[in-house]
Amino acid sequence: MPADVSLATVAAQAGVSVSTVSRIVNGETRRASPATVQRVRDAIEAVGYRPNPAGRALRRGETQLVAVLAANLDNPAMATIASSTEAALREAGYVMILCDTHDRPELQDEYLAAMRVQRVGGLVMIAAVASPGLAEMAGAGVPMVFVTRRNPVGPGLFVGIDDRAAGAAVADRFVAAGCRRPAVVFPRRGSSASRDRVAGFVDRLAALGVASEAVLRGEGDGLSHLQVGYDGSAALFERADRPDAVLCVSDQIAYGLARRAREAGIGIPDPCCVVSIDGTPLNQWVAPWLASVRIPYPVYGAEIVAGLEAIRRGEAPAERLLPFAFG
Amino acid sequence: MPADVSLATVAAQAGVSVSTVSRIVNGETRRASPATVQRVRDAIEAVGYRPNPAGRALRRGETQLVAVLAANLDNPAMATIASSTEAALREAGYVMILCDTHDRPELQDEYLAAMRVQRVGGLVMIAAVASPGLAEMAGAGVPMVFVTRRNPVGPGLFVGIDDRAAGAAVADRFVAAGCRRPAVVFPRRGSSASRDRVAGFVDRLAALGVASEAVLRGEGDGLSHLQVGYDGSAALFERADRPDAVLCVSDQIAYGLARRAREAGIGIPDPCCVVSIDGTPLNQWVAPWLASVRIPYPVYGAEIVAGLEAIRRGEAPAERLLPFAFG
DNA sequence: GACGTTTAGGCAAACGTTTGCCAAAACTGT
DNA sequence: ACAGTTTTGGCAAACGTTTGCCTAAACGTC
Repeated sequence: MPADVSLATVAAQAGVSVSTVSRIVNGETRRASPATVQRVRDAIEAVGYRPNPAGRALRRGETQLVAVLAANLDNPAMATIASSTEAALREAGYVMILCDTHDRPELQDEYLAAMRVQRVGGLVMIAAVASPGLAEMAGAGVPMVFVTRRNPVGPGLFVGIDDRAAGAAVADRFVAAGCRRPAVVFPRRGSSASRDRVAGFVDRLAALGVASEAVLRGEGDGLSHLQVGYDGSAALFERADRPDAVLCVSDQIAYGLARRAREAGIGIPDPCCVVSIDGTPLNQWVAPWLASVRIPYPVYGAEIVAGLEAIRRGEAPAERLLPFAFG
Repeated sequence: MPADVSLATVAAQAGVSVSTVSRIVNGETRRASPATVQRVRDAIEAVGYRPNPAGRALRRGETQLVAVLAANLDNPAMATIASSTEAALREAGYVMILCDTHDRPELQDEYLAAMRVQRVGGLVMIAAVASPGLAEMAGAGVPMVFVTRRNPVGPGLFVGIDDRAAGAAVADRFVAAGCRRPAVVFPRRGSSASRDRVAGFVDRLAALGVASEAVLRGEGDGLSHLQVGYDGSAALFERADRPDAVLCVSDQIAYGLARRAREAGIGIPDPCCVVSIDGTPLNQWVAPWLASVRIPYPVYGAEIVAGLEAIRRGEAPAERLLPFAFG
């Protein structure tokens, strides 16, 4: 119904100038008498005024748009993060632009350039990959937060878990359960997150008396963690001394491993128990045999938006590590 | 680097007026001599000009933004559609805004209003729910396409599959396989898509000699199809005359049913085979026992964008039904 | 050479918002 | 009553783009 209602419409209705309306809309109420403020508020209500983002963006040089660049939206964990981020952004009055970079640096750069031109008010990088444009972007003054993977080309606010600690927690559990032959499956060209989980796992095992060489490692290639798990676990199950406990650094890797185990006729969790790091709710339905370190993805969104606003307020970008737990 | 390069920058560089640059940028080359066109193109290249979306939006009254409103992004099928839509939109020069309505009419309306104010160039409704704002929006002249669920409050371009035919295809298969006691599990408060799949299934069975009353029906409540499948199949498996073939109208419902079957100690596919409609790639990994009618979600994006542009060109909104197949 | 037509390109207004600056009017204290 | 201050609010410019209209110059025709 309110086809084209602008500040001018409200101003005419209330019998004041556009300046006054603008100021009141933006909360600058000290510049008008209480009576005028009320009159303008009523007029806004009456004509159904909503600020035009284009006019605002043009004048302010910044929009209420926040871009989320995710490496792979087919990965349910990232989709969940995107989803919770969307809710938190809306809550805070932003609008989410979502881009899928497919883990490709050129595409990420293309998006970064496009988002810069769009004058987005913030940038959320879910599993960013190193690229020339990324470094350049950091200098452009747009608030940026890195999720799951740290900024590969510099500093920056990070939202995620303590990946080393998560890996270590799994090591603790394996040792407590009396496992003799632990293994870990992870992507060969992995992110900082994957590497840290593996390192935390191996280091803790070493501290508990399991030599690093004794820990079997299965590496897989490709963007799909399902495939990584399938390929990476192949060699593991062909050995004579098969592992009796495997850490998969993501749920999807565990799914891939499960398929391999099925084909190899190996039972889970007996004789080989599997633990993954992610713990998305789907596990309970399709993989009841899978134990997990649960990452609280649903609260990532709020944390990300809080981080964005902290940067905007000029606070130093601190790390935001979230709690994880077995679940 | 190009902090604030506008038409004026290019104009100065090329020694022409902004009007001329603007026209050339927009392909109106007949209004300038070939020499000038080249000079301007060089200048654009030299200063790295990119049109400012805010200025453009203000003037044109429309942005290059397209909003995708999805009912539930936690549903992998919708996430996949969103993902493929994103790629197709980018290809066509649009930028995707993604909103999760959580299947709630008020939230959908809130988003619709916000997107109208944003002056989006198009609206993609994935599983739209009936709401007051939806009807209103159709009259606003914004190109709209409905995906998976038809517009519940009026006409509109639809992208999806022939749901009745998909249901019927499953009926054919069950009868061909000699199943005696078919069943179907679906959401109680379902969409047009769910209802059509069920209707196609039941009608075809009737045509093939299985009376409608003989078809067991399991209905479940809630937003999560996982829960729908779990709840909806409970009664089915408690009966003395258990079904020997079940159609689940979505993959997630099948996952839910599988959990129930597991708990009830009933094997799949023997003695009870299960077919779902969706056929997302994850099935092969986590549910190898599940046969599916595969819906080509990855091509939805291109079809959606094509539909949007057809509307923009003023073509009559025709239905866009995509092929499905057992996979 | 006079006249009409095409070509090439500039001027300026408009889109809606924000904000620095200015000007009345209303107060204050003496 | 008067000077000084605060309150209240308007004017106008600016952000970058598009487009209707205008004007020269170049071209063509007789």
